[in-house]
Amino acid sequence: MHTQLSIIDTLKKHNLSVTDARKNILSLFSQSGNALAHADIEQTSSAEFDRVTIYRTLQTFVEKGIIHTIPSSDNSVRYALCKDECAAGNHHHNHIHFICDNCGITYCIDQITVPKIQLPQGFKASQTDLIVSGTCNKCEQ
Amino acid sequence: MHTQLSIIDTLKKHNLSVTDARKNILSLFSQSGNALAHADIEQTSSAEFDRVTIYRTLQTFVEKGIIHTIPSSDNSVRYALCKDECAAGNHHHNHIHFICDNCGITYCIDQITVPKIQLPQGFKASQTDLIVSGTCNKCEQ
DNA sequence: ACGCCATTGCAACTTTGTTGCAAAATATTT
DNA sequence: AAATATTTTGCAACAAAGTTGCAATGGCGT
Ligand SMILES: [Zn+2]
Ligand SMILES: [Zn+2]
Ligand SMILES: [Zn+2]
Ligand SMILES: [Zn+2]
Repeated sequence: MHTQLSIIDTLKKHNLSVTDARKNILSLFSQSGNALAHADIEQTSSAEFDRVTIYRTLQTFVEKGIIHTIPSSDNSVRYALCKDECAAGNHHHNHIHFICDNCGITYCIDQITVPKIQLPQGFKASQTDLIVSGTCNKCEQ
Repeated sequence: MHTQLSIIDTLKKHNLSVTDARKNILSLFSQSGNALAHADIEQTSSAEFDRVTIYRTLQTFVEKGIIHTIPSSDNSVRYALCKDECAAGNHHHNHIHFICDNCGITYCIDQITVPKIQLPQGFKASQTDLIVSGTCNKCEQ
């Protein structure tokens, strides 16, 4: 149990220089709480950065273990903050993800862990993603 | 236990007119055995169709329940033949998928089923995808 | 405050995906 | 088998998404 690191501390902890773009984009993730796609960030007026900067920032954050990717079937990869201690180039999450078909919100469901999969002979797992889609608790009526 | 439907029979069974593009692309899936991305089909010299035709054919096949999508984190959705009886607009698979980080081959692992997930209150699942990545049995040394 | 190095924005480009429409191919009817 | 109706295809034109090189800017250590 440790206190939430500030935006700036998080960047410094991962050996990144503190720039407007990084502070802004990282705080977007903090504030939103949910996963964001590139397009979400680009369309957020509060963060007006060049598209290229957003691409590079997201890539850097993934490499440094600040955010993780969430696979999708719609050619729109989403990103969410890593909550545990993910090292650079070495993510280890075991929570599942939920994508709402209705509102599009993508959730990290930390309470539910991905089960261990016994693969056929010769297959070695390095990462397992479990993505559930359906209707979220805000959209059910 | 029933015999494998021919390419043409499969198309007719799903109320699709039998065209060169559909026969060709469907047989690509049969022959390959594994999942294919749009780019794989476009680059296969045996199937020389307009990009637009490939997009539309894949979309039609998904809608008719002939192929299913496999989410990915690299903005490259893959498609694979449905083996069970998937109805139009109503896929029900429960096998997992494996994506090899080395050779890129994407496998449907039919022997392993996706576990039932107990979601938090208010969340309703319509589909669950489990994707394992790592090294496949052809790439291990 | 200075200088070095990393980061950003811009421009130009490639790749990927979409839409409308006429021509061609397929299916259906006679 | 031919004529007609319907569907599918390819093309063109476009929109959106992602990449690369480079000069200008801004952050960081001294
Ligand atoms: Zn929702
Ligand atoms: Zn997550
Ligand atoms: Zn492999
Ligand atoms: Zn599959």
